[in-house]
This record gives sequence, C-alpha cells and structure tokens, in this order.
Amino acid sequence: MSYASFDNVKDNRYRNNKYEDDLFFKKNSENRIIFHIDANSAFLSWDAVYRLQHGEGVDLREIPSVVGGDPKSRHGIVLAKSIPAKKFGVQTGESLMEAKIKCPKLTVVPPRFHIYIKSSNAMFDIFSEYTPIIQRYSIDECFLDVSENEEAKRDPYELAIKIKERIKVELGFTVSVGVSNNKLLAKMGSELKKPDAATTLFPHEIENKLWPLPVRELFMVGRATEKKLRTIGINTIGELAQCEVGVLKERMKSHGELVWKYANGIDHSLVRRENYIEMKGIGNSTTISFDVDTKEEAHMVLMSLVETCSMRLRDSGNICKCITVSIRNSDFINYSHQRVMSYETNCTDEIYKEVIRLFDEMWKDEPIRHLGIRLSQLSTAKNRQLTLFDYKDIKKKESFDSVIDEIRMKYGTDAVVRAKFIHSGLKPIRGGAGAESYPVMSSIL
DNA sequence: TCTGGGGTCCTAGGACCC
DNA sequence: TCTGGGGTCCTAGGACCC
Repeated sequence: MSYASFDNVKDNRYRNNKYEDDLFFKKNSENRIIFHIDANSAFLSWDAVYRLQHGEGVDLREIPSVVGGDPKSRHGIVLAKSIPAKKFGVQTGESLMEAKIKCPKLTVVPPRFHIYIKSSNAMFDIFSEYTPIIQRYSIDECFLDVSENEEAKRDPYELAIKIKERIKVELGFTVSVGVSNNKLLAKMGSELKKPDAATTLFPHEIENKLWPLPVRELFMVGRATEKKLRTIGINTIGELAQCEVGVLKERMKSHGELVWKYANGIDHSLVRRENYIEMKGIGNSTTISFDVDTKEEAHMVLMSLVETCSMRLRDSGNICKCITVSIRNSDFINYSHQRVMSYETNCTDEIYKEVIRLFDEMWKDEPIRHLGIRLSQLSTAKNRQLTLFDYKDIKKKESFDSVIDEIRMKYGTDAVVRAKFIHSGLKPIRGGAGAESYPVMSSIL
C-alpha cells in the first residue's frame, strides 16, 4: 500500500467499511479508549426531569409510565418506558393497547421533542469537556474517543464513573457507559449494566461477559438474523463467535461475516465527528389518522410532506437527483417507487410534480395508511447545472421557496399555508427534522 | 398486535454497453 | 439468429439501527 495515496483514501474510510483489515487500524486499535454513553430511558427520564423542574410532584421514573403517541391518530406506540413499567413487561415499540393490558394503571405522556433536544445537547456539552472526538449516534447515544485524555490514560473506568456522576448531579438523569477499545465493544459494554452504571468490556473480557448472552443481544442481530442463526443451532453470542465464518457467509452473505466479527469483538471503525458524516438522503413520512382512499387526498398529504422535506433539503444546502415515494396500505403492506431524474432540484414545486407522477404510477387504488417521500442522490446546491433554457424559471421558483422558508423559520411552519388545506381537515405540514434525526451509523462504522 | 418516524446498507434481477 | 462474459447502473424490497 502506498502511503502517498493515503490522504486520498482517507475520505473513503468514512464511507465504507472495506478498510477494517488496514494495518493502520490494527496497529492503533489496542491503544484506543472508546466510551459509549447512553441516556437511560431517555425520553421518559428527560420528560420526568423537566416536570420536576417545573413543580410537578410525581417523578415519572418512579411509577409505571411511558412516553407514547396518540392511538386516536394511529400513532399509539411506546417510545420510552420507566423501569416500573418495564417490570410489567412493557416494551418499547409495542402498541399502547398492549402495554395497557400488561399494566392497566400505566401513565402515558405525549412526546415533547423540543425538550429532548435540549437535554441531549446539555449532555453533549458535558462530553465535549473530555474530548473533541465525539460521534452523536442518536439523540440519546454518543461515542467518545478519549484516547488522548490524560485521565482516561491513567484509568478509563474512573473517568467513565466521573462523567456518569456529573451527568447525574448536573442534569438530573442517569446514563450507562461502556468502556473498551473499539466502538462495538463499548456499545455492547454499555448494555451490560443499566441504569446508572459504567462497565468495561475489553477484549480479554469478551468470553465471560459477552459470549453467554443470547445472540439477539448482539448489535446487528435483529429478528430475521436471529431466526436464521437459531435454525443452524446458534443461540448465544459465543456460539456465533466460534462458528465457521464460511458457513455464515454462505447463508447470509456479508451480513453473516459482519455479525461473526461483532461476536468476536472485531471492529476497526472510527469515532466520526459530526462534520465528517454526510447525509445520504432526507425523508419524511407519516401515518394518516384515517385511511386515505382518493387520489386528491393522497396528493395533499404528499404535498404536506414535500413542504417539510424540500425545506430540509434546502436548509442542508443540497439538491437531489432521486425521489422515492412509498405507500403502506391498510393491510400493512409496503411498496415504493423511485426515479432518478435527468436534472437536480430543491424546488418544492418540481419535487411535488415528480412525487405525484411516481405516486400515480404506483398506487393500486386501495386504502392508504401511510405515505412517505425520500430525496436522495444529494449534491451541493452550488454545483447545480442549469441549462440556459430553464434558468429564468428556476430562479423564480427558488426565490419563491426561499421567501417561504424565511417566513416559516421566523414565524413558525404554519405561518404560510397552501389555500387548499384550509378547510380540508388535513394537516398542511407534516414531518420534520424529528428528534431522532442525528446522522445514524448503520453497521457501526 | 390495531402496530411511529428517521435513517443506512445490502442484494437480486434487469437493462444496457462493450 | 444463436452463442458468451464482464461491468455498471438502476429499481424494489428487506434488514437493521435508534
């Protein structure tokens, strides 16, 4: 490998995981110290803290409670649960109906994302005092590379305890910290003990701490993978680790190899700071509170999604070349239709026209429960190619969009609304930047 | 089971080109 | 018309994460 070309390769390291066997990483991974820090029952804890600070007597964390959506508008799932609720068997992601059957006295509170974002930022600010290398994995999780922190070098576990205590004292909620020398092990470590705990999971501890766990507990082993593994007699992470890689690769392609590596604690990915993470796409979707069964209504819902989505696109400074529309029907069957366009755009109007075309081509004239759009193949707006022919028209649309954006930023998204929504009973604007919209890692890199 | 919303990555199959 | 192989791009759908 030529080191002269190393800098050119560097950018690609952030985009794919083909470099894990790179000597560079192997040589350095033993010296790295990585923390994974996870806020315990984040939404629920944060809501509880806010309520206490605003004079409410009850601590949601001490009673069976959940943060959840409104079943009437068909958003009724559990987003976060208290520990007392967990004791009743309440699970994140299940319907509120189910949760209430398990625990009839359950307290349900609606989510308040603006509060969660503040709590998340406050947590992040404290982490920033210990290292500049922080990856926000989601609203409630961070990876910290503290390899260069003097306290971490002396005793990483002590530092983990110190940070955890600071969060508790200064912000009023608890976190779980995982300590190791790569991200995967740090993440698995933070799962081992919670709430309010710090746990090491260094390579020499894998056999005792990680391998006895059910295979489903491993990062990247979901429902489908668990099933496949169990059919070949693999039930624990240890059994997966000791399995022949070839067998897994044959049955599950690259995913088989990936989970085998994770079971063995192998992961050479870097803690990536925010600015190194590029957006691949921007999407908004919504479950409508009733089944939509006319084209006109569907078009209006799509318009409300295009409004937010295109605004987010413009806000990010990007234009898109590919548009995807997805439908979930009343039987919960999903399907989608996408097109790469011959041009790139960030105009509400142009995106809407394409969205409508895609929808009309795909819709099977059946009741619709959920609609989504996604804008991808992004590039920076500055590089946009314009033909002389459409130059004037596009400039006009662009300035129109930017005026609307400005008004909405200043006075709220409802400040400007399309006339046809006014007596329609439909929401003119749907979706948004969302609380869980931090850049996501998919296979940890 | 009356079951959200925002992401990423992978794969299979088809179209098209050389 | 029959016979290929390799490469790339695109689409739809699935799996996984929080």
